[in-house]
Amino acid sequence: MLTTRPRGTNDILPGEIDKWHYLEKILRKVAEVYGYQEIRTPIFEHTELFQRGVGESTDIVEKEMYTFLDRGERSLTLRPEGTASTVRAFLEHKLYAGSLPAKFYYIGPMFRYDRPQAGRYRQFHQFGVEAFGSPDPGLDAEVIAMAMDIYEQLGLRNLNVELNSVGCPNCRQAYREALQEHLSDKLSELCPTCRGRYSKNPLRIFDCKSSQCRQLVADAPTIDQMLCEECAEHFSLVQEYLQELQVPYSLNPNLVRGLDYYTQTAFEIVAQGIGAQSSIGGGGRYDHLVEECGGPALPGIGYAMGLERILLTLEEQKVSLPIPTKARVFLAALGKEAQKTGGLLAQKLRNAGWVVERDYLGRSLKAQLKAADRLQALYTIIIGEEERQKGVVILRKMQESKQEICALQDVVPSLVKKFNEQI
RNA sequence: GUGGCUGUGGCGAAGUGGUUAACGCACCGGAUUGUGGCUCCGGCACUCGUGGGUUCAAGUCCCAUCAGUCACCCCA
Repeated sequence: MLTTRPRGTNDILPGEIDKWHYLEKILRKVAEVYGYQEIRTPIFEHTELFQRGVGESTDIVEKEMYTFLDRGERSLTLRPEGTASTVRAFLEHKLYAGSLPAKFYYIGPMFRYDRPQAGRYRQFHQFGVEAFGSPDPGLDAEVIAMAMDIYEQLGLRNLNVELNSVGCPNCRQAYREALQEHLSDKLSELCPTCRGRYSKNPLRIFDCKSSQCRQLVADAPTIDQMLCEECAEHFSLVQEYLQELQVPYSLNPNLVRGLDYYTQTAFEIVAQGIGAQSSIGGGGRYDHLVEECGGPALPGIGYAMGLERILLTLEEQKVSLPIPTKARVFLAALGKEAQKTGGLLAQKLRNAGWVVERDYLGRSLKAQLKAADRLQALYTIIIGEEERQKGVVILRKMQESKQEICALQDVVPSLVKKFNEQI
């Protein structure tokens, strides 16, 4: 073999594509009924969009981007997430001139240069939604409810919504300072990474796995105690609405989303049993991103879910997706002349909706029936030289191992009727 | 970027330095002269990831490298 697929990428083979189609169908359906419209943006963008949009100090920008120069020396980057591109398109086409809030959804591949592991790939797929133009906490709650609605419709259970508010720039700054003050005399006890985080982004210390660091922040003030009046009010309303919508959630004041643009509501949906990468979706509010990208001061909120992780969770929970088996007919013809007759029959049946397979290798009848069996054909039409001369075919019902002789002109109408009945 | 484990036919998997590298599944063919799913028989490997080394002798030992996998970091 010349080479293999690039590290961290996957081929989705015919055997699993039905699951993807089903998943995508549900996603689109739910998105539409919640009033979101699909948007398709390029797979790559100018690098600065992500640098500025996602944030210079994030892991994504610091070490995970697929960035390259094109032949015109432009720096381009394979999109690592969908929000920045959606905001860019929203502004570029001045869609804010239309009715607000403007609501979009997207499905497609994203790219991050990470070390692959269970549930994490360098090319992965996300479904996401973005709503621009409303600061209403009711929208926050609805967006979370919508995500849960999707998981529920897919048949997933035992998911946990983790909820937090990361505040606005004002209260976050106050919180940072409070946190730094809390840790100021224990700086030397922190692990080396957290010593770095202390000045750059002290909130990240909550994510540290070291028991030492955990202890040090255990009695630290949490963000929910430090929210400004406005943010606290917003956060409590979000929770009220969630309760109204009967969406269970748990507060996690340590939930710090890794993207810089989040404000106020941040949430993550976590599944168990799919490995260390257990977050199957997450999102939040980003009230300053649109403005920071050079647009009007419009608030925004959105989330993204990882399709590979959803599929993993479906597998883990042994959910069987309602994927209908295809109605197949196998056309077994023997000899050149019979093949011609069979070819015409096949076309007619296909036009009627049957999935028709036939033999292209000149195989024996036995081998053709074996093929029909393997394809799980409902019927096999057998045409040999004898049948052809008499103007008949053999119509064999595979599951029952029963067959009948059928006039050539009757076989299509008869199978069309059977096809319509089984649907 | 760091660490653990793994790398033998399409897939799974024996092989613990010494003649032609087990086996199972899958696949193809035959027993059945024109009829599938069961059974029986047969067929199916140029490099044992790659490159180097040790040895009379290496799939088996050593080194390197690549890949897979899981975990850290972070996230979907």
